Amino acid sequence: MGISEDLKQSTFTSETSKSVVNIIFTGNWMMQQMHDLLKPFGLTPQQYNVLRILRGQQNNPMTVLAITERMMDKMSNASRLVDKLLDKNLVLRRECPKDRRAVDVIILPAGMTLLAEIDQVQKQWEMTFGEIGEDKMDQLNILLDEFRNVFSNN
Amino acid sequence: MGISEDLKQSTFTSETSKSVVNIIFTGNWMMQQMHDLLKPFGLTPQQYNVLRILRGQQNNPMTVLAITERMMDKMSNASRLVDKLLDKNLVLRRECPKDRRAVDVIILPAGMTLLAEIDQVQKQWEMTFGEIGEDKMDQLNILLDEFRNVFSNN
DNA sequence: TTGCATTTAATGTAATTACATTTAATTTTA
DNA sequence: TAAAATTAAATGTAATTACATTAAATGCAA
Repeated sequence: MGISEDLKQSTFTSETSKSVVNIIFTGNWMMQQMHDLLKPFGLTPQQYNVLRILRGQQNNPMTVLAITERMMDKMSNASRLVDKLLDKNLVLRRECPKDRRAVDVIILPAGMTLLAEIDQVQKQWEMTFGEIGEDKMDQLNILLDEFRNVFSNN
Repeated sequence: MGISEDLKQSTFTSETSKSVVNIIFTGNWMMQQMHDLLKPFGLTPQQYNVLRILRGQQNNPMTVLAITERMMDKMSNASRLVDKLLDKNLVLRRECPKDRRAVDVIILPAGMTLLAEIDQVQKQWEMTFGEIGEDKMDQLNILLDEFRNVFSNN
């Protein structure tokens, strides 16, 4: 099963257009997988992404802007995502002492615990891709980077 | 510039997780490119996708279900996307004579004309990726298909 | 220092998506 | 055939996203 079968489209106007469609389709497919995986934990993929970013900072506070820079989906409003995480008592938000315009966000122990739970399932899920092998992962990463760079390199 | 720089993330827990993030991020990036490209024409990427699917059927009517099967993003409600296209007078909708539960949708000449206009810009945009070369496009398509198939082949 | 431009987040709102439910038509089964 | 199950699409609604605007703080220039 390749992209042609998945979208019941026998031909594409070009190999490029097939790749463009494949990238978007596979991105959505991946997002849907994450969505299903996270559903039992009550987090959306975007909320999860923010929590993981915060964990990655080793308990150092991060401003909303710094979070946005690291988000996979820059469009989802980080400010409102943090609101949701606050509602769930997974993070803390406070005025940044160095710059009172900014807001520091820190992951709480409850957030760390939830992530640790999710890690188990997430790891299992990721392992399924393991059979593809690191070489191909590398190749794929290089190719995807190349696609994005077509627009930044000239 | 690779995914590490784009997301300011120096290390990933595994090559797999880097690929997963890269696929999602590049899919979103691609979607954003489409979004920007289509904006002057007043179409969302999802609406555009539906219009192109209808054009691909050579003026044969398609049911909403058949459209959904071919959409890159299965989640956006095809029924409501068709509503939007109707509002813009780009498509026609009528009861399917063979099955009165179903609804036939057909692209109108105005829809074809709009697509023809967009084709020009879209082609230009796609050509930018041309420098990557067909071999790499093929490789990428194979790799992306392999990722999705990990879950369907066993 | 004052005034103006910029930066950081938050917010208002319209549009879209997610999810469940409804309606109507068709197919299956008893 | 009648009732039940299934299928196709539409719709109600809550949540989320897109887009523009606002509010507050900071930086900079006169």
